[in-house]
Amino acid sequence: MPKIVDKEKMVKSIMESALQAFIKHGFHKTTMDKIAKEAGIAKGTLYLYFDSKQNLLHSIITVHFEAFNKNLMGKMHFDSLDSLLSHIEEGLFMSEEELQFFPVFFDAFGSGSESKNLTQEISAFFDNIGKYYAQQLQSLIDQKIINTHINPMALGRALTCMLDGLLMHKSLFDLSDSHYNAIVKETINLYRHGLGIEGEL
Amino acid sequence: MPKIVDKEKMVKSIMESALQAFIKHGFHKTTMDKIAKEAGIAKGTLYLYFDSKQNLLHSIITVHFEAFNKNLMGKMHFDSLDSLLSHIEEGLFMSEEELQFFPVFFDAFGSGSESKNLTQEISAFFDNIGKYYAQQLQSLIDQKIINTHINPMALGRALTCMLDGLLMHKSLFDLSDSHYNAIVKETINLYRHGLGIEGEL
DNA sequence: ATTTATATTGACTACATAGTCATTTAAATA
DNA sequence: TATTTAAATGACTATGTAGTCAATATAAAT
Repeated sequence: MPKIVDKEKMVKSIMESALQAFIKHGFHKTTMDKIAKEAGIAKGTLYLYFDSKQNLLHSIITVHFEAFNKNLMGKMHFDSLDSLLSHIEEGLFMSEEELQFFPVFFDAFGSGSESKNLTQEISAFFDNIGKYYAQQLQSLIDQKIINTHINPMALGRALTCMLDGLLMHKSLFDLSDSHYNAIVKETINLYRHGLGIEGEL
Repeated sequence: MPKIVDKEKMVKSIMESALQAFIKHGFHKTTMDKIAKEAGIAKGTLYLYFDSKQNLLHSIITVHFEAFNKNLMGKMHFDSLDSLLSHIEEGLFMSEEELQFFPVFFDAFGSGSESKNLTQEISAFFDNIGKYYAQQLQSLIDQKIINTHINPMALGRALTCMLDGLLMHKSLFDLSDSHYNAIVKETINLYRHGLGIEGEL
C-alpha cells in the first residue's frame, strides 16, 4: 500500500545534480538549497538520502575515484614500452567533464582533510595506482624491455605523483590545448628515453 | 603626540600568526577570532591591517610564493646535467615548515578560485618556474650536454607540473621519508637517463 | 473509494562567524 | 602631567546556511 521509490536511482540523481552544482559554484559556495533546486526536489528530501553535505561529497568523490580507477586499471600487462607509454599518454588526456571534477575535488579536499577518512581513502587510491604502475614496470623489467636497475615500487609511485601533477595543472590553470599537447609529448619522450634499455649503466 | 606603531612589523606578525592558525586548523575552519587570539590581539585590530580574511590569505600566499620563487631561481645557468639535477633534487626536499604550507594552500585555493586574481597569480607563478627550467634546458642544449631534440618550453613546464605533483603528494599523503627518498631517487635517475645525450635518436 | 505506509515538503531553528564601530587605552610631545 | 591623536578593543550586528520536523502528498493495495 505504501508509495515506493527507486532509492538507488534517487541517490544517483542527487549525486549528479550535486556534482553539477559543485562544478558550477565550487563545493563551499554550493548550498544544500542550490543542490535541491538543481535536483528539482526539496531540501528535506536531500536529507532522506544523505546524512550531511560532507557525506554527499564523500559519496561523489568515492564513486568518481572508483570509476577512474577502473578505467585506468583496465589494461594489464604490456608487452612493450610503447604500449605502456601509450596507455599513460591516454590517461593524460581526460574529457572536459572529467577535468571539471578536479577543481571540485581540490576545493573539497581541503575541508575534507579534517575528516581523516577521506584523506586516507584518497591516499590509498594513489598508492593503488602506484602499485599498478609498479607491476607494469616489473613486468617490463622481467621481459628485459626496460632498464633493469630501476626500483619499480618507487618509480611507480613517482609516476603517479608526476602524472597527477600534470592533470592537476591542466585542470586548474589555463594551459592551452596546444601547449598541453606539447607538454605531454615531451613527458612521454622523457619517459621513453628515461626508461629505455639503451641508457643502462 | 600620537601613539605610533611599526605597521610593517604588525603586518608580518599577524601574517605569521594567521599562517600558524591555518596550519593548525586549515583555512576554512580558522576564524578571525582564532587568528586574533593566536596573534594576541583583538579581532578589531586585525581589520586595521587587513580588509578581510581573503585579503589576509592572499597576502600570505603571495609572500610565500615569492620566497619560494626567490629560493628556486637563486641558481642560474648550470654547466652540467648533474648540477641541474642536484638543484631539482634539492627542491624536492623541503623543510617541514615549508611542507606544512601545502595543505593550507590546498584548502585555501579552492575557495580562492572564486577570486580569479589568486588563480591568475598562482598560474603565473608556475609559468615562471616553467620558463626558468626552459632556460636551463636551453642552456644545456646549447652546450650539447643534453638531448638536443627536446622542446625546452614544453619540457620546462612539464617538469614544473611533475615536481609540483611530487611535493603535493609528499605533503598531503603520508609517504614515509624512506619511501619518498626512493621516489625522488628514481625520479632523478629517470630524468638523468631521459635527458642524457646517449639516448639521442 | 478508502486505507495505510512511505515519501516529500519548505518554513523554521540554531548556530557560526565575518566584519563594524563607539568606546577606551596608550605613547609621544609640550 | 596634560594634551593629543593614533591604535586597540570586544560586544554587537548582519548574514548565511546546515540540518529539522510537523504537516502534507502520493502511490499501492484492498
